[in-house]
Amino acid sequence: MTVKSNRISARGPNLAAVPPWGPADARSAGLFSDEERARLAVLATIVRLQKGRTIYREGQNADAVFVIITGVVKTYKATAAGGHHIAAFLYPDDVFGLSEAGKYTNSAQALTLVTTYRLPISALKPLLSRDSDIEFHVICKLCHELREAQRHAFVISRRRALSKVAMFLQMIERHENFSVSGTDEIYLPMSRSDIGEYLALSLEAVSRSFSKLAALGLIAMRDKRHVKILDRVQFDKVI
Amino acid sequence: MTVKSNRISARGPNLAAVPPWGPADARSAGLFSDEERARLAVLATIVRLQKGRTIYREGQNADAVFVIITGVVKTYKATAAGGHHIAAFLYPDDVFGLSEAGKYTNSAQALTLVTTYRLPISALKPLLSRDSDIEFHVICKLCHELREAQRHAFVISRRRALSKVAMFLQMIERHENFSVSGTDEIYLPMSRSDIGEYLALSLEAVSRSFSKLAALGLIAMRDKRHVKILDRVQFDKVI
DNA sequence: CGTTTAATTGAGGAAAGTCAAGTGAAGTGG
DNA sequence: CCACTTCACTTGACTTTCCTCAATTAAACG
Repeated sequence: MTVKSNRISARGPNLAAVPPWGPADARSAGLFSDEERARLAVLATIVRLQKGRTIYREGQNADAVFVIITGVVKTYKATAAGGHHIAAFLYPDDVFGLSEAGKYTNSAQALTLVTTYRLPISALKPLLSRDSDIEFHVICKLCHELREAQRHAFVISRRRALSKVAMFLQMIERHENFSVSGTDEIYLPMSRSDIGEYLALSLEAVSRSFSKLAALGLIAMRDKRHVKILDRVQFDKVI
Repeated sequence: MTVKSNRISARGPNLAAVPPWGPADARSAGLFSDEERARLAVLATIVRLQKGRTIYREGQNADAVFVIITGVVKTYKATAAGGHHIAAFLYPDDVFGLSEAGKYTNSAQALTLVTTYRLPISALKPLLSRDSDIEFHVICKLCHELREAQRHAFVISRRRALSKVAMFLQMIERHENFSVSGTDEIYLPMSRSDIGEYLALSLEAVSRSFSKLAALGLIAMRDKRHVKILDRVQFDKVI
């Protein structure tokens, strides 16, 4: 499997984020201490999910949040026209299971084989109200996800499909560089259709954009799911 | 002034949000108790900002967060092409001043005359690490803003301009119903151009959409900034 | 190895963007 | 108080871009 974490995952849930007020090194880091992870681990059960498996559906009672250990998850909403809009792709050390008034606001599905910690809300709430340090780190993570959601909206708002796809590759690259190391190749665990639903483009437009980026010599595609940015300078100009 | 809050604002900062795990009444509520507001008030200074005033710029050192007492604020990012993308419109009891690695991620500007609490990060961090209740409510607010940002992306992803504008009116209406009461008229404190930059539409497309909604008899425009939804059933079908 | 699903590529049409002209309201100064 | 300026908005004509539909190719799976 291409997406993996090199951590020892038995220690307990962790959250990766660029701290909002932290040092200016702008690098994503694990927020929780070993001690904090251990306290969270007591509440958590480890859940393994097959690729393609739906984890929960929009509107369902939200009784737990999830923290990814390995794999990639997408969260999405159904549209009135029968389509889908993908809200986010979640990677190891990301949290998902956002709710409003006790109901999940999105549906969630595993894009790869996924391992997660499952944290019941009923157990999490009392822990949070006792443990100020954990709470603070949750705040940092939420700030991170908020920025990420704003970035998503920013990317969608671009007019040209080529810009959207290029910015998308940058986002994924940044996300993967924090967890996977060693290679400059970007792995795409999602389909062209998923990318389209994330970027508000038809899957054909996504495909054409990849082809065009390749034709321009800006990227190389080993296969449909492995992309490498060849000319960083020119690539950044597309955006 | 059309946008105002009926609260006594001397009590201290407050945050409005639909609680993620709260009761299923799905109504926005003030999160802080009077006691909590008082504790925050000690750190805060009240700042008054003229309409059009830039509060901070993207990339500037983030030394404070702001909580709105009265008025409306927009946060935005400059685009490579020299335009702007508006990330959010913020109303009373909303927080803004989101940062990454110590730098503001957006610029912020007052759309009306604005009164805010200014909370220095340096004072806020120690308070948060001591006060678990306030911290929990901050988490609730961040969840709320995260959902709002995801909703924004969802709206932008619509293909037809008419849908985008209709959904935008719904969002503003929901936001205003929580603070202003009594009237079913929607007040728009932002320009057509602002709406365009929020929805990823040209201002002409926004204008045309308003005209079309009016021509279809779905809305009535007392003037450019006061809209009323006439036929709710048909209006919802546009979306 | 054949079947099914995902991805690419092409042609035509719909939608919004851009450019440009015109309208209207608000504020300014004589 | 009224002409004048200015800015925001509207409306129209034309262009660009992407969506839709369709055919083809490539890859994954049993």
